[in-house]
Amino acid sequence: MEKTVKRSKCPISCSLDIFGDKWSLLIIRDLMFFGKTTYGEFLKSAEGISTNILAARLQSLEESQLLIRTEHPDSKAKVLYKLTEKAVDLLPMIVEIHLWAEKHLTITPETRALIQEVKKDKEGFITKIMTKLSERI
Amino acid sequence: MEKTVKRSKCPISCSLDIFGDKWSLLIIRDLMFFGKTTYGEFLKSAEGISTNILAARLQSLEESQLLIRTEHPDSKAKVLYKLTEKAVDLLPMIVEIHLWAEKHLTITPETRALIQEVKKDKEGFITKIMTKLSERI
DNA sequence: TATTTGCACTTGCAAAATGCAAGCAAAAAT
DNA sequence: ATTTTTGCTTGCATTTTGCAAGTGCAAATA
Repeated sequence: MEKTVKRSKCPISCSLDIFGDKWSLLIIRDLMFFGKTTYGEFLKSAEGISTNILAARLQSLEESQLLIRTEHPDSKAKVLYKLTEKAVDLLPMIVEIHLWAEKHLTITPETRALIQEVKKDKEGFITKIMTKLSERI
Repeated sequence: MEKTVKRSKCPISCSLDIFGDKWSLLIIRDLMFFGKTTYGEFLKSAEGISTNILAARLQSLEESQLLIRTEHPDSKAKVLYKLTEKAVDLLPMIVEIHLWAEKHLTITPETRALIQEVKKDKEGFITKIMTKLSERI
């Protein structure tokens, strides 16, 4: 859990120290696009993260201030995770990953159609999503 | 070395299966921005990758067709690694990582100045670098 | 009120990935 | 002919990950 060790001062390296693993961006994706907000919902995602890894990643993302744990309005037993502005600002990067994947990987037709929409008005899409997310912070 | 196992059909997940680790993007960075092309040059980078990990990553990136091993013009003992178009197409994402890092992380003044330049004309910068890299493929 | 269920984790242990130091073969330099 | 450079590989300790089971608190149910 030594997320604090910076390997260099390079901005890419520092960024990877924060979210450069197989799971962190998927949790952010779940919050950003799929409206997931709880531990149990993250667990159900298709990739199948294990419980201890999810707990560790949530803690690390919280320490990096990419998300915050808040009280859930429905129940004290639940925890509501929210993206911070710092996390929402990752959207442009995530959009570029989509565009790259659409060009170079095998993508399902539905996903491809969606990404085509993004391509038509990238800035508009980013603004729309970021506005929506900002309202929830 | 099981890079072939896809966790889901999600484009982000598939992308992370390819370059979602602490080292792959740093090797691509070295090729993209620092003109490094050989094993020995990658080894010298500030982050200090170990020899076996570097060898494994180079192989995995080659398998993912993000780079190709070619003969070095200077010597048969050397291997010249080149970015593919698939890797060059990661530049917009890498630029967005820089912009995010400039906003949210502690960046050295020199790096910050450079990123400011990118911000003035993001498309122009990307086109410039991509053209330069494409000439070398 | 007692009991069961749901939720967010924690724990123990095996397996895999990483990191470090040393070694190694082919090519190049001396 | 010998040494150095280059791009790795190997062995082993450490760290991280993955899986299964368990825990404690809150909420729902009987």
